[in-house]
Amino acid sequence: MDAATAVTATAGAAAAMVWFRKGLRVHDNPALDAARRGAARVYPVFVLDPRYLRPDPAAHSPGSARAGVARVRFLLESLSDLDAGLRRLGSRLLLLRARDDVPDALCAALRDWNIGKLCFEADTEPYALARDKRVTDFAAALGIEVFTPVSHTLFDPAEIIEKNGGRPPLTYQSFLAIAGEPPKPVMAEYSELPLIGDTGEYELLPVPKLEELGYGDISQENISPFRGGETEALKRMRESLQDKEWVSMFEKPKGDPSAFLKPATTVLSPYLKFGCLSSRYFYHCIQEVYRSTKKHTKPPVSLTGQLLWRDFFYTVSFGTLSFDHMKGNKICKQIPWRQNEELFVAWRDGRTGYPWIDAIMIQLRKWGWMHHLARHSVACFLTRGDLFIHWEKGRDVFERLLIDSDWAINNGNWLWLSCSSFFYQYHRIYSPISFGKKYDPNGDYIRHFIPVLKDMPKEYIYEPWTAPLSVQEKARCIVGRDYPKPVVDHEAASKECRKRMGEAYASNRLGGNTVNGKTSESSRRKSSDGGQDASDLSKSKQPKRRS
DNA sequence: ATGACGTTGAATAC
DNA sequence: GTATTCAACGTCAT
Repeated sequence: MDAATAVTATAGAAAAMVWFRKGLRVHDNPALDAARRGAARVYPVFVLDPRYLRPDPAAHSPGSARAGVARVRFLLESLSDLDAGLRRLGSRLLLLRARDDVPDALCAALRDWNIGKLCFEADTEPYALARDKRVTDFAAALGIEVFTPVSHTLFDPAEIIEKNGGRPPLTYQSFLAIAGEPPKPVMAEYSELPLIGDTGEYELLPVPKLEELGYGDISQENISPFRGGETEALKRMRESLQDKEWVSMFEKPKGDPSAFLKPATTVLSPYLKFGCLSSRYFYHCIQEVYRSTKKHTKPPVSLTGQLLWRDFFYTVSFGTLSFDHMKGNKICKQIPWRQNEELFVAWRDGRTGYPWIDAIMIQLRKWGWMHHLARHSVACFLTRGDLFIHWEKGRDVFERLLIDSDWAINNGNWLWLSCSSFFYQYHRIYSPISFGKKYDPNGDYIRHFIPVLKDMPKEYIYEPWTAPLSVQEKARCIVGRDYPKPVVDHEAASKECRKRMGEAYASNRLGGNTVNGKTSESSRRKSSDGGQDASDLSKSKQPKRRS
């Protein structure tokens, strides 16, 4: 404490801190911009969270409890690049290591460095809201000025919800109708930042290398081809936007999920997730391309449409209690998912016996990224399509392994794909055989991610169990020995799933649990006039018809 | 009540 | 490549 007070004397009153969490960039960074204005000293801080970085030996793949190695690597690369960007402006990134709690570490620095103004980008995730409240409460008690601009998303989710009468819009179209045009990015040009202040006795850590974190032997794991950081983000964006024809004619559903050497999308999602790229700047740059071409596609399928989907899920997730759970979630269908650890593990580890499904899950584990439609295939397979396993189980696997894993978007898409919310046409099931085949009849994608199948003739590569034994022998891949037999029969399993979904939907209707929150109370009240609660009870007491 | 609509299904026919 | 059929969901405007 005494040392700390000594530090405050030299730091001066006009010290500001910019706290980085997401938003790992210099461009379009309102928090950084506000911190530098009128401050003699600026402390750019990132707090390393041991729960995010500490190796978890019990995890099903290398990494920590929260993140697979691919995303940890991406984060570290992003931090290195942020540090380099700040150094170009005469500053640097101050890395603090939390003992076990991020707010404690940050608050100690706020106090010890005598910070007068704290700036950080607003974050709407429940975890972040709880974390940030502890920091802002502490700052308020010390009389520290706090500035928390919205700059992660195009729009302010709270504002959209307010405009919609206090409830989040639950369809994309109604979201669009409210949203309008997003604010312009703040692209202030400046050549230097205020110097960092005295950091007293704080140990200033360099950005650790992935190898130093003790994840064991990760050399065997394929390395994700996507490098983190703002520099890489801007380079990747400019490369994508160079092909104006491609940008203006982009239609997401027409992309090829099996393309991996040159992905069918921009692969900017991980950079948006960490804020290495500003969504507003990206949006603005796409608009510029549109202005230079005769015509362009439109939301929901267009490139800007994808950014709007991101904001849609941020908004709904912000305005929905228990968005990341089935129970207690008003917009989520209540479905009696099956519990089957063996089938779940087969799915998670890419051992379902369906090469298309397994290749996608292996790409996920190794790269931390796969095409959107590939995600659809495996999510459908796990939940309503084949295995009838809870979407929360799949959500957890994606959340840990994806380099672009984003709380709002990941949960939103799992709700969507499992037909629990937003999308309800549960008869539309992705075939684990024919869906991939129509894009990649030769199975190059499968051969790349599942080397044991690389010599399987293309006639059998999507269904190796149908190959005659002589063919399997020639391909040096015996099904049941070198590659698993299918864990379920898709024809039978998907038929059963349809039936279960139909029953679950019927039961939800009778229970009055409609998605938009207005239960069938109103219609019931109208029809029963005298408030005959008994009929209501009897209705809800016999929801499960057995046929 | 009714009909149009919904980012991305599969199988089949032309 | 595009259209049709399959069987049929919830939401929203009328």
